This record gives sequence, structure tokens and C-alpha cells, in this order.
Amino acid sequence: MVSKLDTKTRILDAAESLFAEHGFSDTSLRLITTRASVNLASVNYHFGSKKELIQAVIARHLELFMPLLNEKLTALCAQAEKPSLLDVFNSFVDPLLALEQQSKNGTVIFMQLLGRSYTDEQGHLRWYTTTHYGEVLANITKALLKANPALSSQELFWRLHFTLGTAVFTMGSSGALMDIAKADFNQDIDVEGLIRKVIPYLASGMNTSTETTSM
Amino acid sequence: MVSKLDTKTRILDAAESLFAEHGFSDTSLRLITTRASVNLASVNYHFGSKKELIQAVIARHLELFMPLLNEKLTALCAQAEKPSLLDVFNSFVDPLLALEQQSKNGTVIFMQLLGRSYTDEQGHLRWYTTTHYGEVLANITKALLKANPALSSQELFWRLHFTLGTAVFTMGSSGALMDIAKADFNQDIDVEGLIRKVIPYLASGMNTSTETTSM
DNA sequence: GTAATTTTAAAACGTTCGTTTAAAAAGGGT
DNA sequence: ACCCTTTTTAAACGAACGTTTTAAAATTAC
Repeated sequence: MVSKLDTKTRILDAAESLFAEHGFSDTSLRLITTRASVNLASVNYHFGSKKELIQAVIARHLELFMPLLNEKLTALCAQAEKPSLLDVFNSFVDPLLALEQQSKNGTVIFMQLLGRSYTDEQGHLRWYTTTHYGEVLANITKALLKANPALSSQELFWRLHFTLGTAVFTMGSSGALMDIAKADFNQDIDVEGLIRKVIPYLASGMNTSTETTSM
Repeated sequence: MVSKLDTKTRILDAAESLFAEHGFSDTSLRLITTRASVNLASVNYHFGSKKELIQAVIARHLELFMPLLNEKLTALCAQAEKPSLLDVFNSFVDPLLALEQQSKNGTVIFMQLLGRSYTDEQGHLRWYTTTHYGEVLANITKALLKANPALSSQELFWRLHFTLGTAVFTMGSSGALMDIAKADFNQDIDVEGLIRKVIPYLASGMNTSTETTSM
């Protein structure tokens, strides 16, 4: 019961990279177990089913990311002076980069999984995230409202999803984007550089002036 | 040879909505042909393979959307006065809404297909689009540069993909978003309303000031 | 009306999938 | 050493997949 620590982790490691690369449906258990060098039946033995394996892969990242993010956000909310929107979005940088230590390309994989979970399934991850990490999500809106008190909750809702879309898409396809940037104008950029490049865009969008009434 | 006009179109109609809803891999030919009320073998007879069917579905939307967009963009590029970024992004509205006439929820389906094509495959749609509609893509950047001449081509590249991510994600999950908006704060909004809501966000992001050097 | 062509139809093909089974192997406690 | 639990293994299961085949039906051309 000291836990083998090996098989389960190797399955998770192999699964997450393959899921991110090919999607959930296009990644077979046979491909996962082959890469992990474990027996095919191990997945059902340790996780029960493929669906539960997917859950476990995502949960492992959330369990690392969410507490780190919450720490930053509560600190921001507790401080006296008003933070800028850049401050709020910059709070995401360290927690995102921390995922790199958990697994190679962890940041990109996490964002890809986030995007796939949003589109592949029927809002199933949204339920999981809100029930397990509702406090963190509440702190995100709290921090954003502190930085931009003029935002109505409705506008905040929409812009938060705009932001999520930008981040998920950009980071999820970061590999291709970085390749094109290298080929087209010889620009070398890594994951952290890309994160820091998108943040001003996100802050600018979140700060859109609302005076244009109907249009 | 007058063309049956029926079977092929029915397959395309059934396929596009199912692809958008469940993704390419999770939509079987049996599901498509059942919904279309045609024989299973018709897909291979009329399109050759599932992969070519996917291509045909996307191509049908692009063939309607791209010329309409190009018209708007060339007009914008031809006019004397400098357009605003809002003008540029507003050029997309009518072509997007035209897709609604081709098929129900055509706009959302088109964006979902666009997003799935970007993430599901290995940059395969990007190649198709750039080779078939390179002129339109060039006009997009031309119009954006006319509206914001200060943008370097590198910054434009990144922000264009940030924009694409926002649009694809927002419109692709528009059904869920509109449901939440309705449930949480009783906001009724349709596809056109959502498009017009995201455009100021996109223009704002495209207009991000670049003076923050390193941060 | 008949022949040639195009389209539809039903059935089967060979693969691959997730999962289950049943037995062997490994580990731990006393 | 022994028993008991946990883990690994190989093999097979039934189901679903994309595709192909073969023949019937429908359409077109003359």
C-alpha cells in the first residue's frame, strides 16, 4: 500500500501528452499504454475507464495550478492599493509556468486540455471546475473587479470568456505559432515569452471602453 | 447528370451540424447517413472517404464566406479615408451572417469547424486556406495595417491569432455561453448580438499600446 | 423501348476500439 | 514459510468503425 507510484504516474504522463496532441477520442488506450510501457489492462485497473483517466489527467494539473493561482489572487485582493489589469493577468504567469515542472510542456498541455474539455464534451469540465474550484473562480472576478470597478458583472462575464478563448487558443496552438514565427520572421520565443506577449492583449480587451452604446 | 442535388447536399447538411456538435472523430458515417436518410455507402460513393467529406463541408462554407469578405475588405482598402479597426472587424459581420442562410446555425457551425480544424489536425486546414484564399488573407492584413499603420508585421501576426482565438472560441461555444447568460442574468442575445459584442473587444486588443517594453 | 450510365441498396469485410476475464506474479504481514 | 492482498499479464470479448463489394433500381441517352 506504500503505492507503486510507477504505473499510475506513467499512464498519466503518457496520456496527458497524447491527449493534448491528438485529442481524447483520437488517443487509444493501446497507444497510451504502449508509450507508458505498461499493460493495456492497467488503465481499467487503476482508473476504471478511459473517461475517468481523462478526468484524472485534468485534475492533476488543476490541483497544482489552482492553489498557486488562488494564492496570488488573494494577495492581490488583500492589498490596499488598486491593482492594474496587468497585475491581475500577471498573477497567472507563475502558476502556469509551475506546470512545466510537473511535466514537460505542462503549460501548453494544460491549456490544450482546457480547450478540448470546453469543446469536446458537453460542458462537463465546467461543472467539475466550478464545483471544485469555485472559490478560485470567484477570486478571479473579484480581482478583475478591483482592477476595473466600472465593469458590470455581465460585461465581465463576456470578457472573461473572450479572454479564456484567446488564452486557450493561443497557448494550445503555441507550437504551430512559434514555428511560423520562426520561419516567417526568424523570431525565437518560448512559452513564457508567449504568455507575456498575450497578456497586454488580454488586459487591453478587458479594458475595452463601453461607451459605444448599441452598434 | 443534371445532378441529383439531393443526396450529396443532405449528407453535407447532416455532416456539418454533427461535426460541429461532436467533432470529426466522434461523428460516425452511420450517424451522418442515418440523419440524412441516405445509405451508408453514399458517403464513399459521393465523396470518396470521410476525410474528403470533412474537406467538402468546410469548403462549402469557405466558398460562400471568403468572396463576401473579400468584397468588403477590398472596398475598405480602396476608400480614401483611413478606416477604424472597428470598421475592419465589422466587415466580417455580414459574411458571417450570410452563412446562416446556407444552413441553420451556419455561423456558429462555421466557427466551430474553423476551431476544430485548427486543433484537431496537423495544421492541415491552414494549408488549404492559405493556398485557396491567400488573397483574402492578405487583404485582411492590408486592411488592418491601413487602420493601424503603427503595427509591425510581427505584432500583427500575433494579434491576428489572438483575435482568431477569441472569435473561434467565443462563437464556437456560443450556445453554452448564451445559455449561461440567460440563466445567470436573464440576458437574451442571439448570434449577431454576440458577434457585435465581441468586436469591440477584438478591436481593443488589436489596438494594444506597445510602449510597455519588457515588463 | 432498349442499352448504357449513374445512383442506391444491403451485406459483408477486416480493423480497431474499450473493456473484461482469469491466471500468473509480486508484495507484505505475521 | 505461509496466507492474503495487490498488481501485472496475456488473451479474448462484443461492439463500432470506415470501407468495399455486388447487385438492384433509377435515370439518361439514343
